[in-house]
Order: sequence, then structure tokens, then C-alpha cells
Amino acid sequence: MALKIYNSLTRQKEVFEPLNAPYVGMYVCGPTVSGESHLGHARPFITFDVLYRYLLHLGYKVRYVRNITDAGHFEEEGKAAEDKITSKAILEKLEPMELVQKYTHLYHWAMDQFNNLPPSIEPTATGHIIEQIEMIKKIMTDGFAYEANGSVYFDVIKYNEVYSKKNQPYGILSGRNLEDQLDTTRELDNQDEKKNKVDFALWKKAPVEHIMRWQSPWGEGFPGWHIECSAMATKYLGKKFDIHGGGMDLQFPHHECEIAQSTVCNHEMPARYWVHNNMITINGRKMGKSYNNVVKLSELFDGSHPILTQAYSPMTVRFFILQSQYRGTLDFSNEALQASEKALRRLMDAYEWLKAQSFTSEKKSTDTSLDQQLKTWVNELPEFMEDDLNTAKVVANLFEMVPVINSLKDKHISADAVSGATWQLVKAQLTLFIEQVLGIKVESGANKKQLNGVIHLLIDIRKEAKAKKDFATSDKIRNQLLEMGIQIKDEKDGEVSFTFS
RNA sequence: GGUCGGGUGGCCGAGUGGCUAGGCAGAGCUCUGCAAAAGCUUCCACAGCGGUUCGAAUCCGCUCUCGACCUCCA
Repeated sequence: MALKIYNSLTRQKEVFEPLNAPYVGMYVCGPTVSGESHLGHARPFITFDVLYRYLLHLGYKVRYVRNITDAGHFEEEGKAAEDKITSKAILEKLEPMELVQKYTHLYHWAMDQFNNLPPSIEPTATGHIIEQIEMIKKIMTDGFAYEANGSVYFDVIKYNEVYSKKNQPYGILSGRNLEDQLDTTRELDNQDEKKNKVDFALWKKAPVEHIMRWQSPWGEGFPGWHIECSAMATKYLGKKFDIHGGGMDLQFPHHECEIAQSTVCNHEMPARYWVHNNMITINGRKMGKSYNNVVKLSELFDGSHPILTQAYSPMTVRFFILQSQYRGTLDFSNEALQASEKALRRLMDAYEWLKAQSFTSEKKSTDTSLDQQLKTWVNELPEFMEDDLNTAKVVANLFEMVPVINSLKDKHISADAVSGATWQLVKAQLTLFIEQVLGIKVESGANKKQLNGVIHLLIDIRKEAKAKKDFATSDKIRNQLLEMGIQIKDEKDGEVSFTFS
């Protein structure tokens, strides 16, 4: 079976074939570091992390480029709306790069918490102003952009005329036609500078109060909204690369504009597979800045947001996201996260126990249908992944195996019901899919030697109390530990284990 | 208004023309000093109305309804 992925460009699932196997180039639109990341941002980064991981698992050599947008005109979140502050006031408040630095650090911290692998290259927009200017110059030379009053605009109408004939009209990705656009585009500032209202800025002249500004052939200014991705993708992945990813809300206009710019410059469609993740919703509505309904990642991790009744660990959030397929919306609520938290703990408890067991392959199975069933569940895992990354089904199969593992543990099934070879296979595949592919790591509440020693001491004291039928003491130990988030479990064999919540 | 995508059980979420994922919550049982955990069993479903079909939650039509994009947005 081959990896199939849904291509927004063709609107169907397609078999993934790299342009230059075994190399794969993948570009994913990264964050704008003008504010703290929220749950909605987490979805693409986790989704494409899983795609990256799976491609690596398949043996591809992947160059994963994910940019950081640190240029443009932005002010610190929440403060932007206050007023149009003068340059002096801005200077007194915050240096733009100070802001960029702050939120870049926070973003990296969150990505690390999620156990996302770092991209191969993480270019910044401000680090590629020269490349962007060069690209704009090229587009102008070819006659698809024009200067107006110190700004440069892309000539969408002309592009559409020329490239419609080459079967690549403007709107090809998002399925829009230009006539509709002409009717509906709203009025923007400096609209009169543009030849047509559908034209978009490649370079913007900087007003006096604008702090982020660079020299260009057209005066001091800053790059337009879409050119950075075209410039950086071209620089690091070439004129044509394999995968371009991002959130669905970037499909138009961002990715559409990228296609137009890159196509004019490089004479071909930049990416072969366009992959878009759907939105996270809250009460059925997209989580987004403009809706004022975001839950920031830090609020999620410390439980400080009013709709949350508790803190949720990064792995719980990751698991919550992976329980759905990336192309559907995912509705967020405290209740849904609570469900994920419990589910993840059950899965990981079973998995960690299994991981600690060793099996010998000589043992034959006495329950061949169960043995076969386990093999089937395990063998389906790659099939589900290869069907457009259906992590929901992968997770479902993992849970099918949990009762079997727990039954082995609690001796509800005999030790040789399943053959040693099958257990070895299950163990290996679970490790592969849980840790390598889904990127879920074991979150142990505490690895401190001393703490573990103290807990074992309490467990011993409790055992002695129980032996003397001093249940008041044994319950006190159990209950008070539970209050601290340490749960004691009396196992079937008389042993006592504990977990951290 | 234009374009597009949804409506699955208390909640989150897969899915295929017939054998009706998975998780959480609920109920019962087993185990247990009591719990917890675990196991077993179980309840609850495909927005509505027509149509196609031997058979549709799955295909078609209509209605209602929610949302996304069209503007910075993951």
C-alpha cells in the first residue's frame, strides 16, 4: 500500500510520489510571532509533524521548512487596537524585535512541549528581505507587477489572462473565479493605487510611523503579506517541491497568491501536493483571533482559562488532536479534553506495562483467533496512516488492543493465549506508532528517585497496616496520596503500583 | 450576496450501500476489607421529507440548520 494524501489542488486523495525520491521537500506556513500561540495554531503543527514523522518512517529524506513570520505591520496582541500610536510611543513601549523574540521563544517552547520534531530549516521573513526584493523585481520585469506611489502590486487580472490559457487561472487552488472576486472584494485603504481591487501588495511603502522598514528600489517599506513564503520556499526547496501545507484558512488568499507569485517567477506551480488542515472550533465556531474565542496554549497547560476546570498536559492536547482526522473540524471543550486525558492515561498505562514485558517467540498460541485478531489490528495501523493520515482510526485500533493487554496483565487470559511472536510484534508496532509516528511520549509525573523512594515507603507502611486490618491508616495513606495526585492501585498479584495524574 | 464544507447516540469523533469504529460519560456484574484500577456485559445514533435499491446513516433531490472562505487569521 502506498501513502495517499488529499490534495486540495485536485480535490482528491492522491498517491504520494516525490519528485526526487528519496528526497521530499515540505513547506508549512508557520506562525506570525506577534502574539502567543493558541490551540488553533497547534493543529497544523501537530498534523504536519505527524506527516513529517510518517514520511521519515517510510524512509524518505525530508527537508521540512517551516517559516516564522516576523515582518509586516503588527503590534503586540491586545494592544494593537488601543490607538494609532506615534512612533515615539511605540519606541517607548516595545521594540518590534523584542516582541518577535519573546513570542518566538514561547512558540518554540510550546512546540517542544508537544514533542514536535524541529523542522529542518526555520527561516524568518526578516532574514530574507533581499530574496523577497529580488523576487518582486523579477515579477516586475516579467510585467506582472507595477509600482504605485512607493508600493508594488501584483497584477492579478493580467496573470489570470495569461495563465488561464495555461490552465492555471488565478483561483485554481481555492476554486474561485475572478469575476466573482471583482464583485465582492471589499474597499481597502489605498485602493486607488491599485489598477484593480483584486491586486495584492508585494511591497508596501512604510508610513512615517512604521518602525519595521527596509530599503528597496521603491523606497523604504516592508514586504507584502504573501511574498515571504514564496521567496523562502523557493530558496530552500527549489522551484518545485513536493508538499505545501497550512491551515485551510490560508488557502485563500495566501496560498493562491503564493502560487501566482511563484509561477510567474519560476514558471511552474510551486508545490505538487497542497495539504490543508481544518479548523479547531469552540461551540461550533472557528477558534480565531477575530472571534475573540482563543484558548492560549499556556492557559491550556496551566488551566487558567475560564472555560477549563483543570490544566491539561501537552500530550493530552496532542492526543485530543490526533483522535480526529485532520481534514475535519474538531470541536473543543473542557469535556472533550477531559475525555482525551482519561483515554490517553488508559492507553499509556497498558502500553507502558507491555513495554516492560519480554516475550519469547517459541511460545505457541492457544487462542488462535485472538492471536490473529491482534495481528490484524496491528497490520491495519499503517493502512490507516496511509489513507490520508487517518490517525482517528489508528487510535481506535490501539484501544482495541488495550483490553487484551490488560487481560494479560490481570491474568484474565492465559499467558500463552497469544503467541510470543505476536506479542513481540504488538509491542514493537505499538512503540513505533505511539512514540515514533504519533509522537506521543511518556509523561511521567515524577522521575525523582527520592520521591519514588518515599512513595514505596508509604506503600510498605500501608501494607503493614492492612495486614493488621488497620484500615484507617491504610485509607489515610491512599486518600492523601490521591489528593496529591498520586494514585495507588492494588494489583491482582498483591503488588501495589502507583501513577501520577 | 458569491464560493465551499458540514449536520452521527449525553459529549468528542471514525466510517462503509447490507455484517451497524474508538474514546469519555451512564447502568449492571466480577474482583476488592472498602475503594480505585482492570475485565466482562449493557443502554443511547446516523437533521427532516421524498426517491433509487432486495437493502441506505452511506447514492440522488428538496427542506431546515450550522459553519468556513471572500479582510489579518493555523
